[in-house]
Amino acid sequence: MKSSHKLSDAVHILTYIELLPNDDLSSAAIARSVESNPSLIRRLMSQLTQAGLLTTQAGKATPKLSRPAATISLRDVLHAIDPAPQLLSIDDKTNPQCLVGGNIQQTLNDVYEEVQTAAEAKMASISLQSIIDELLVHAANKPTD
Amino acid sequence: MKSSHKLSDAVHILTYIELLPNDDLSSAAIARSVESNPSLIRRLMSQLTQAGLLTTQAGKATPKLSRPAATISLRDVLHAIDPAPQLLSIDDKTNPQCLVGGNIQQTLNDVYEEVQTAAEAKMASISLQSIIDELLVHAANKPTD
DNA sequence: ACACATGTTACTTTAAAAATAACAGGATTG
DNA sequence: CAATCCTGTTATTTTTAAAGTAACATGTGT
Repeated sequence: MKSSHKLSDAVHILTYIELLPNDDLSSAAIARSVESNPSLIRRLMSQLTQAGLLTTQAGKATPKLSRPAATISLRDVLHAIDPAPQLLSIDDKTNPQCLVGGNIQQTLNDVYEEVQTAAEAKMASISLQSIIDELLVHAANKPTD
Repeated sequence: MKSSHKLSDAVHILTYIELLPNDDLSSAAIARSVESNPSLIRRLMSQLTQAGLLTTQAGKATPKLSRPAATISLRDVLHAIDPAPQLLSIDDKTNPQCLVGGNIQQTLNDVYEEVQTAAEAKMASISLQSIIDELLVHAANKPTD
């Protein structure tokens, strides 16, 4: 499969809006930064808006974070773009007649849930603000700016 | 993308070999349990063998775990089939001219590594034996067996 | 009215995984 | 030693979910 980077793009969008509030915040401008297309950006922004992370206005390029960046976690962003994220995926086509094939799915489901919970706990501890702070450190440390 | 379930299949294979040692352990038989094809099974088994988790013999259908199932972790299996697993994926095509686009990749790389480490720590704590034990509980609790 | 924006739906392209095929060799049996 | 079944590996085709693109109804401000 082609691995999804929707989460990365969503974080990118939120960071852009928070860090460059005086720039052009149209979907076209953000798309130029993401090197993607405006339609994709609008779809992601729509999901972020529906999740209550972003405030937008139809017709006006004036998106704003709905809450302080310090109170938005990476997990919040993930759940905004995917209500039931699965980092690990189960093979749902196994032989039900077999002891292993017939029980491995439920078993792995339990196991993967543990891993998912651990990963999401870490994600819940990482705020958009900390990501922005780190990005600025990276930018400051660049040789040629 | 199509999300990979190689990890699930690899666990399935190891579980099958450990739990049904007196059954036919040919790639064709295992493929019937996974509902996949023998070639795929052989490729996965080859990776597991190279990682030192499985002992196989060309020409003979007699695979065996190289170590006790209690000493094989889910993380070991993951690394056997993918030396550099990435649960979250970065968008590697962003505008380098932009403050955000030019620094988001390194930033997310750091952030995702934290999440990856948390997930892998949990995976390291889950043994193949515990997965097998849980599978047997599931099998025992099935209404119609 | 016009220019430009969002929000949403539908369609096309793409790339990674899975499926399949093929075959060189090892093992076992009669 | 021929026949048969197996493994291990490579190459090719098919599938499918994400990304890319297009289109358009509708909101906004001059």
